Amino acid sequence: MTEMLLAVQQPFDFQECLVFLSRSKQEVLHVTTPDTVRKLMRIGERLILVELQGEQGHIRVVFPVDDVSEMEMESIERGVRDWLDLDRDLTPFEAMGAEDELLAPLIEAHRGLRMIGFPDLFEALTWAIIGQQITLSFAYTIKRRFVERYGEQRVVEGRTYWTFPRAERIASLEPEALRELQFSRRKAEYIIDIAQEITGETLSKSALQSQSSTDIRQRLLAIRGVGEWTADYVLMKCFQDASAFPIADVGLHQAIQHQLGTAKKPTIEEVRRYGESWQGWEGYATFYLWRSLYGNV
DNA sequence: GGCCAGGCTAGCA
DNA sequence: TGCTAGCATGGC
Repeated sequence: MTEMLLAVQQPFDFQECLVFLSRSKQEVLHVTTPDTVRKLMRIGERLILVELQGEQGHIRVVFPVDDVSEMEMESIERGVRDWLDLDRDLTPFEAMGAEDELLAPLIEAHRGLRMIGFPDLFEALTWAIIGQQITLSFAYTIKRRFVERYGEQRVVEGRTYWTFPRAERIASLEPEALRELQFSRRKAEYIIDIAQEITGETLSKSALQSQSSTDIRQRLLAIRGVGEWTADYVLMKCFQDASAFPIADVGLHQAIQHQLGTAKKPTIEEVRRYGESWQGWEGYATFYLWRSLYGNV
């Protein structure tokens, strides 16, 4: 069995990342145990099962059932590093947050947690749009139906692992096909449009990655179905922009209310004021505040 | 059973 | 530029 060891700069805590990855029992795109996570990754045309284990400042990557070439391992390492934001130095974030009334207790409690995302642009946009204006729980239900109908699967040791549907597969659908899965008519249209743009390469992560956050944001906002919240969410979760700030997010508002123990949720203006002291780390602050909503899992 | 969900668009002033 | 109805249905 081939494997590799990825070094990660401190502070880093694999267990904290695992807790986040375990937050929904309905998740279909990875499978966690108390000390591992498994994910089916598309590398070229292959579907490779990848398992991650924590190991003192490292992540051990093992391949339970596959032989993996050097080139494939490089892609997998890139994918894992992007997924778990491993190339980030969190020291400045911790220094910034040490005196912050909202962040200090969260940084203390979850030291080493990384901003876990979705390296695939189609997945990030689709998940964000599914999640608009519905409960997370319902969003997971819809995502599961979508993945189980249009994704690809491999069964290993009696367990089914799934990949997110490819844009190519979705581009040719009619909205009615997604309506069956309880997407709203509008969301069905948005997602099919996005699939067509990605397939036609008028929208591509690699092309956008070289641009500034401002330009990426503008490009995302030009997509039907993508407003400010979605653009900032995708900047955070797909483009690893630690300063992206989905300021109107209800989960963020709930978390702030909860941390402060106030009777009401903060206004947008109040959230904006908190954000002013997080300069450059608004995305991480938001992510840690989201984390506070999941209890100790 | 009513209100709220990890919002956005189109239409209007 | 700013405001609002409508979307669409589950969860609590």
